[in-house]
Amino acid sequence: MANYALHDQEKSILLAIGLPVQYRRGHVIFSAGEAADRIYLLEKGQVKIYRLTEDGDRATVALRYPGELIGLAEVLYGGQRTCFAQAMANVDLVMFKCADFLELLLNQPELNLKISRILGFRLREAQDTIYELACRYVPGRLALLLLKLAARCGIHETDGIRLDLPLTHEEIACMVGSSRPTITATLNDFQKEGAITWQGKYIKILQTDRLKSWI
Amino acid sequence: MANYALHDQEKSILLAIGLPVQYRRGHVIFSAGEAADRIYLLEKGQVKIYRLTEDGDRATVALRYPGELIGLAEVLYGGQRTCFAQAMANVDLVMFKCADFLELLLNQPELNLKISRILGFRLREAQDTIYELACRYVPGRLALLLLKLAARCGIHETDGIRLDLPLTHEEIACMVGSSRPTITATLNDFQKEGAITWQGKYIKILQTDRLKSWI
DNA sequence: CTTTTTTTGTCAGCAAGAATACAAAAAACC
DNA sequence: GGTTTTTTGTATTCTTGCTGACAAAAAAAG
Repeated sequence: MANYALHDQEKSILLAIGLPVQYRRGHVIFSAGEAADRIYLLEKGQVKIYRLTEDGDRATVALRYPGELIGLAEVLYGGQRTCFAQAMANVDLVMFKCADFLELLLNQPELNLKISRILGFRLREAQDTIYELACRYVPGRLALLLLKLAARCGIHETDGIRLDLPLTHEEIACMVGSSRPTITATLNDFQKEGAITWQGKYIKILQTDRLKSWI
Repeated sequence: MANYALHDQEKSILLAIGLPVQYRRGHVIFSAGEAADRIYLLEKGQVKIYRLTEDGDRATVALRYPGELIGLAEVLYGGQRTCFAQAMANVDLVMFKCADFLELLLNQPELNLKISRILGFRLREAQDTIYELACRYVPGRLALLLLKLAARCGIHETDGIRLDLPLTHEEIACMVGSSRPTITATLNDFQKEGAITWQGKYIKILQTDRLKSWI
C-alpha cells in the first residue's frame, strides 16, 4: 500500500483521540502566522496548501488527499504556520491536539516511522515540483499536474479518467506557477488535440499519451 | 538548537555503527537510479542534491550542511534514488547501512521523532523554494539564496559575511532555476551596488539590507 | 426569472530572461 | 612556465509567457 496515506489500522489509532469537523469548498482551515497547535486527518475531499506574498502573489505548494495528515510538518517543527490550508471541495476532517499527537508518536514506534516515511515522500514530491518549475515550460508543467491528479484522484470511466475535484483556471495557475490566461489557453490547446475535455470544473483526460507528449 | 541538524549526542549514537569516508569537491556520492541502501552523515563540507532531465537540464533541489543526514528520504521511502548527491567542497562523511539505521530508529523513539522534525523542516524549506520559483524573479531568488547561504555557512568578518563554500555561476544558476549568463550579470549588478563582492569562488556579503532590497 | 458575481476566452503589448556565441580571464594541469 | 581547461564578462537575438483589458459565458445569489 501507498507510503503517502495512513492505513485503516493507523487511522483508527488516531480517530480515537480526534474530533470530526466538516468544511465547505473554499473554507480556510488554517492561516500563516497562526500557532501550529492542531493537526488534521483528511477523510474526504482535497485540501490545498499555499503561500502568499505581501503583494498578493500566491503559490500552491502541495495538495492533500483523503487518508493524509494536514499541518504535519509545522506541528513537528513547532511554532507558527507558514502557509494556508484551504478546502478545494467539501471536506471531512478529524482534528487532534498537537500534544496528543506527539505523545502518541513517542509511544508508537511503527507509527512514528510511518510519519517519517510520509514526510520523506512529501519531500520527494516537493523536490519534483522544484525541478519542474526550474526546468519545464508551462505546458509541460500543466500536463504533469494533470497526470499526477489523475493518479491521485482520477475516476476511470469508459472514455477516460475524470479528475474528481473541482478546479478553476486560476487555481491551476497557482499550482503550476503560471497565470490564469496562459492556463486557459494551454487547456484549450490540450483539448483541441483531443487530449482532454471538461464539464464545468471537472477535467477529464481522454488520451494520456497525447498529454505525455507535452512534457 | 537547530531542528535541521543532529546534536552531538544524537551523532554519537550513529557514529558507533558507521564507516568514515572522504571525497573531494565534485565527487558524485550517489546517482539517480541506484538502490537507496546507504545513508550518510555529513561531518564537514557541503553537498548538493540535484536532478537531471534526459536532455541534460539540471536543477539543484537542496543543499546539505555539516551535521545533516544525506539520502534520508529515499532510505525511509525505500527503493531507488531519484536524485544525485555531489560534494560541493571536500567533504567528510560517515556511511551507514540502511537496515542498521532503520533498526536504530525503531529502538530510539526520541531519535525517530527528531528525524521526523528534520524532514518536516526540509519539507518547509522545499516549499519555500517552490514559492520563490513561482513568485519571484531571478534577482530576488538570487538575493534570497545568498542570504540563506549566509545563515547556514557564513563566516562573519569585519567587513561582511563570507560564504564558506566555493560556487561557480553555473552552480548558482542550477540552484535558482536560471541561466549562467543571467547569474553573472545579476551578481555584477549586486556588486556594483556594493551589496556583495568576491574573491575567486567565495562570495562575501557586504550589505545585507542592500541585498534584501532586491527580494 | 433576473441580477450579480465568478469564470473563461482572447488579444495586443511588453518584459524577463533563455539561448547562443565568443573573447578574456582565471585556474588547473603538465 | 607554458598549455589546456574552466570560468566569467558581455552583447545580440529570440521566446515564453506575464500584464492588463474587455467581452462572453456560466454559475451563484436573490
